[in-house]
Amino acid sequence: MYRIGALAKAYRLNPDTLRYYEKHGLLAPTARSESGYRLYSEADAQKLRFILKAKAVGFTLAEIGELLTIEANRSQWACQDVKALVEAKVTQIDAKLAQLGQFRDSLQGLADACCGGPESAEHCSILDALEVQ
Amino acid sequence: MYRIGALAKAYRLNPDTLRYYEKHGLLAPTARSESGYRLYSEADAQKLRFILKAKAVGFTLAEIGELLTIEANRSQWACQDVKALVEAKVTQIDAKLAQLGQFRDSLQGLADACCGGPESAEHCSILDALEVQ
DNA sequence: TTTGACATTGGATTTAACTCCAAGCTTTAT
DNA sequence: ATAAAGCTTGGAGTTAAATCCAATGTCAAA
Repeated sequence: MYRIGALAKAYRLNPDTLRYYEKHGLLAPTARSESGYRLYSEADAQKLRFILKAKAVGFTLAEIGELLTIEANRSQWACQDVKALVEAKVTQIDAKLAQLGQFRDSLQGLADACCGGPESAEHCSILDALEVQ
Repeated sequence: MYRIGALAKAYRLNPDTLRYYEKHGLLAPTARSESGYRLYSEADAQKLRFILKAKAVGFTLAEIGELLTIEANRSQWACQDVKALVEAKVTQIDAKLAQLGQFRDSLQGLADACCGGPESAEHCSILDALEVQ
């Protein structure tokens, strides 16, 4: 079991962030010590890794909480409900991937077209590059 | 030329959002009417489209402002500087694409493995799905 | 010509996601 | 055994990105 400081340090977080996640129903420690210290298990750490990955990918804490609710009482849900919700998220991510990929390609196109030399960037319009799609 | 309300409506924004962007150096209207009304040109609209696309893709307004600064005085920059900055952004986006793709595949893997039937979702662990990579 | 929609400004409020602080326990290291 | 480091709670403060409000000005239409 990790105390709050150890878990926070392991994932480069402020201990207050973990307390914040607890307060908002995302991650409660498995146990408390005699004296009231929060004690996090390996499963809690796994949950935290999930939260951090989802956050890195652009989900809000509210959305992450929704996914975690399913996780929390898996046995209460029917398989079809979980499947539907997860597939909806996948669709959401696909849309985001498409947008991001397009943005990437446009910028790459600009970089490719750009001579890269010491002369003025007169013709390197980021705006135009992104309008072309 | 569009007045603030028209431009806002066209892109489903609150007029205050456009004023906010102006205040923060992202998008100033090309002109003002006699009476002081903001007047936006087609070029301003293009710039706005850029801002919205970049935002949708996860850039902060500060980052977008950085890219727009280049745009604003292209002729002051050397082509190599623009190219370097744009390529750095592309690298950033590539990292994000990789993360997002991984997250997507994990969730998809879970959905695929899930029977999708009316029985309990006991074995459909989102956490486990994401740990596998 | 006056009503209603739209605009201006400055400043206050909101929301998400932290981050900090104070006062007071607990644990660890010297 | 005592000081330093770490923990507790409740509550305040911060930052980004809006959004709202009030008082006032403009303008097209009935």
